[in-house]
Amino acid sequence: MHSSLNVVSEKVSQPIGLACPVDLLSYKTACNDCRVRALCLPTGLSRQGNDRFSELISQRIRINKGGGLYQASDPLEFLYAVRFGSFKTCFTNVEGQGLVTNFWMPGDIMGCDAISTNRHVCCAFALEDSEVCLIPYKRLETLAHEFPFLQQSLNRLLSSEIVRDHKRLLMMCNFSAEERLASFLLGLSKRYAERGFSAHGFVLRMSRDDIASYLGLRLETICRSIAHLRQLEIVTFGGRTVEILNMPALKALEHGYGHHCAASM
Amino acid sequence: MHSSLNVVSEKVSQPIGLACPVDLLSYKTACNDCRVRALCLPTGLSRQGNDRFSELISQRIRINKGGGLYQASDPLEFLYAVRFGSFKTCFTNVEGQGLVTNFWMPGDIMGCDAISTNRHVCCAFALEDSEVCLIPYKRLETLAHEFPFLQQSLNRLLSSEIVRDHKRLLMMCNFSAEERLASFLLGLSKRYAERGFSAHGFVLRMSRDDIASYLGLRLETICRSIAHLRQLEIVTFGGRTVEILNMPALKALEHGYGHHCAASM
DNA sequence: CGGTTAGTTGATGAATTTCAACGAACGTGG
DNA sequence: CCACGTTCGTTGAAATTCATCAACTAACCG
Repeated sequence: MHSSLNVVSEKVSQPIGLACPVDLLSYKTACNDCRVRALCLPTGLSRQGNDRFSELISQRIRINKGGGLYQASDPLEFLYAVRFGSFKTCFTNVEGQGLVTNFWMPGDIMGCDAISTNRHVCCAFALEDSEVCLIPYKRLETLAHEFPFLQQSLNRLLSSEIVRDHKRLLMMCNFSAEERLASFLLGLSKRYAERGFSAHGFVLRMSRDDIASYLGLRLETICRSIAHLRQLEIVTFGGRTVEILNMPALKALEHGYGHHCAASM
Repeated sequence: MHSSLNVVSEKVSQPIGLACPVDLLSYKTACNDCRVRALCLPTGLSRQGNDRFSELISQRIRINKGGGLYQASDPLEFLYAVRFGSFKTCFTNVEGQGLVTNFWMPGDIMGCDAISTNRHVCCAFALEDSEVCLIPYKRLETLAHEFPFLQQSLNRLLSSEIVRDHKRLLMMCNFSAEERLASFLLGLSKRYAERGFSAHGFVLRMSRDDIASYLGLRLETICRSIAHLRQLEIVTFGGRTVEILNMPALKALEHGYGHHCAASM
């Protein structure tokens, strides 16, 4: 099966699990120092809450490019906050059919889908050399009890994943290949901008195949859509280096022209 | 626009919002008496917790078939527990493109996607004469603080919605029309069985168009897939009355034959 | 009973997948 | 540092699935 071949072909540079603990010191100020703290879970917490949250993060680990962070069916022990680098998560059913559920950037919290069953349902791979903070889930629950604001943040985080998935389902149902690609690029652009990077030029960390899986298309279709965007001079692609030349045109593309199936409601 | 036409054509028998309060008495025993309590949010709570949860439910409301319960952009005031009947929720973007995000049965909790922004992002319609319990969200948060088990249940509920959406995304990406329909029917069958009804025979509460939207297909495609299942003598359809004649064959259909695109992972 | 809505079926066409060949980029070891 | 093998990306042609358009029937409701 193609997918499982690919799974094993991943260069898992660290054993899945507690790979490569980077630092075991107390991170009293860990979150205060973090470049993406404004995007992460402790955002908005009181100073005291923030310190207590930092204490939770007793471990950070590095994962090399291609390395696995956790696998489906692993027990839920931690949530993972991306500190730098990026990840993809893949959801696979018993038949081995799978898809990339998401790409994760610094400040994102991975693993929330495991709360439902206390086991991870996705597996996570680093798309580049990356570092994550380990958030022990049980202790997070306790701290959230102590700091209701943290509990609310967690609830909002979970809920926003639901909304995000709904948007993606809508995209899968109503958008053409080109519109999906436009939407994907704009989404990345926005997220890079939120993290202080250029909204117009960035480097894709994922393969065409990953993008295809994420968008519910085949890799050839991605290539052709890219070729078309290039031809329209809306975006230039140099391998994985992207430059958005005409942002308004890209946004217009994303929304299509209303010629799509609208659901009955 | 087709979709918005359909929206207004819904026979909204009650004004959106606090329509038709059914009973304002204290529901100390409301949940204990409820036929679907084993499936609902207070499941597993202590006796005291359960009573306190019941007190939260100071209102139930009835919604007639076609009636709206809440709309996108309504502020999050309540979560809604279906007591009897059924609902669909629809997610629509600014362009008016939309899709049915879910169908809801007794014991299901609707509205969790609103926690993210404090506003509903979907609208909910009754598919038949139905009744819901109103769960005031702010007070639920408070009670969840008092009963950590309730908090955990809420977290699990949110997380399981994420997982459900992932499964649906996988279906949209990798399943053919017929496999999606098979999967849909089996899902309904399972949920009816969980509620004490027959897994083999049931009545669809939603239109072909709703099914199509939910499965990311057009209604004609649903009809053709139904015709094919009928021809194979796997399922009989009398209008909305379904009888599953050959459950193993339906399950085999759901899983396809491994000839589908598997994502790179 | 008539008008509307829901569901069915056929013919056609468009978008995407599939299959295939090839070129570019990468990294590993000599 | 180059050569080789592998992976990744690109493009073309054919096949397939599903959407679209259209006509028609059945069910429903006042």
